[in-house]
Amino acid sequence: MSMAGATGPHMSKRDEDLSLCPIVHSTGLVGDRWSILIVRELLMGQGRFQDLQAQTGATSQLLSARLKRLELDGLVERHAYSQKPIRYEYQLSAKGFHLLPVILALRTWGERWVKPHGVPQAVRMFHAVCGSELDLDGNCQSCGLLAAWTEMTGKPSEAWLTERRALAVAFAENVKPLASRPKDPDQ
Amino acid sequence: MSMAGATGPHMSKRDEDLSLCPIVHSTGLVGDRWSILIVRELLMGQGRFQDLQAQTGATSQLLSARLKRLELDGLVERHAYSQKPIRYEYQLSAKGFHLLPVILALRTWGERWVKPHGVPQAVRMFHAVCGSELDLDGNCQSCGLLAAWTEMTGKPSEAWLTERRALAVAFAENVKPLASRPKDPDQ
DNA sequence: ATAATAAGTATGATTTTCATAGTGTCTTGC
DNA sequence: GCAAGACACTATGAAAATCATACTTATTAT
Repeated sequence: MSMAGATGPHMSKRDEDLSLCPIVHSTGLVGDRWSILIVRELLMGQGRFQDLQAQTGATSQLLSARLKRLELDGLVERHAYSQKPIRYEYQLSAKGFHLLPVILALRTWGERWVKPHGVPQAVRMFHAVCGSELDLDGNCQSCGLLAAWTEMTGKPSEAWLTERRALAVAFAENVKPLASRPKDPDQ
Repeated sequence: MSMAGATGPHMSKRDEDLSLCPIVHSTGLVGDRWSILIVRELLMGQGRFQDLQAQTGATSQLLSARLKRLELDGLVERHAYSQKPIRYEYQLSAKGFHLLPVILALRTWGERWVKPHGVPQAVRMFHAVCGSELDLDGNCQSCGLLAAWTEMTGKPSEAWLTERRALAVAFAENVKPLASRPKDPDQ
């Protein structure tokens, strides 16, 4: 009567710190969808709570919890942009900003292997030093070289900007108080 | 009496497919810790269920579920390596293999920004075309160029191999039937 | 005054993940 | 040939994370 299948004890936070594997460490901090989407959004320059909520689709407590954790882990910094009603804005620290290569790699893979054919690219990347466009792998057409992530600039496509605007609008609509929404007899 | 804070309806699987953002698509497939660790392990050449369990620390049903999903999503292929007791081995498809840049980016970030100082690197990377070692950013010392991921080879450090061997041993111990374990008076 | 904006918190239901245990099939040692 | 073990899972109930929905607090705009 064997009992195979017993799982080894799961890796605790302490064990994780001792691991030599950098992937274990990385995914310990950004090993979930929401953190990655938040980082993407912060890289896009959107730092307000509402913008993050609208563009990532996270619920408010999830976003709140993730931002707290990201701040604790040193990926994100919070600073007040208004005093009177105290309002905070989030931005990436150097540590957080250095996740850009991860985001770029996910972008390349997503564009090439996941997105349905015919869906236009969300952003076009350019070689900062020469201005010409980079292919999905980061190769510069004119330089003939692989560009480093530090030498890239991205330009969101019109299509993506439109989608993002639509998300912002949809979010604002849903947040509107009931009183000001058009009456729906079915509800 | 405002009701601000209502969350927009969450993005459904169908909405996700329509998104223009490649990060949304990527993280839809590999937006969790376990999938990433499994991909790392498959890239290391470990394709057996037990090895994956030992090296990732996932429980058996979690691993089973993830492998099913990864196979469904086309990242992983399963093939029998034994017929008599039918036993399967998992390996990356081209789609899955192309996640290597993501793993490499997570490695670089983890080594640089997350792992405590003094912990040795898990793998050293070399430029396949010239043989010299690459720095964490992928720059080749002798070529003076940024290496493409297709031109890299990795060599696990002795320290990491030791850690991995220890994980395999620890897993095997735990899986042993109770009867054959040395008796522990405390249990 | 009333309503709206911004950034959250509170709560109960649902879903996921976990720990632990158990299966089915074949091989190996005695 | 028969018990014990290896391997790749499946089953189940408990614990944790996430969800939808509602509410709060503080300030400004009308």
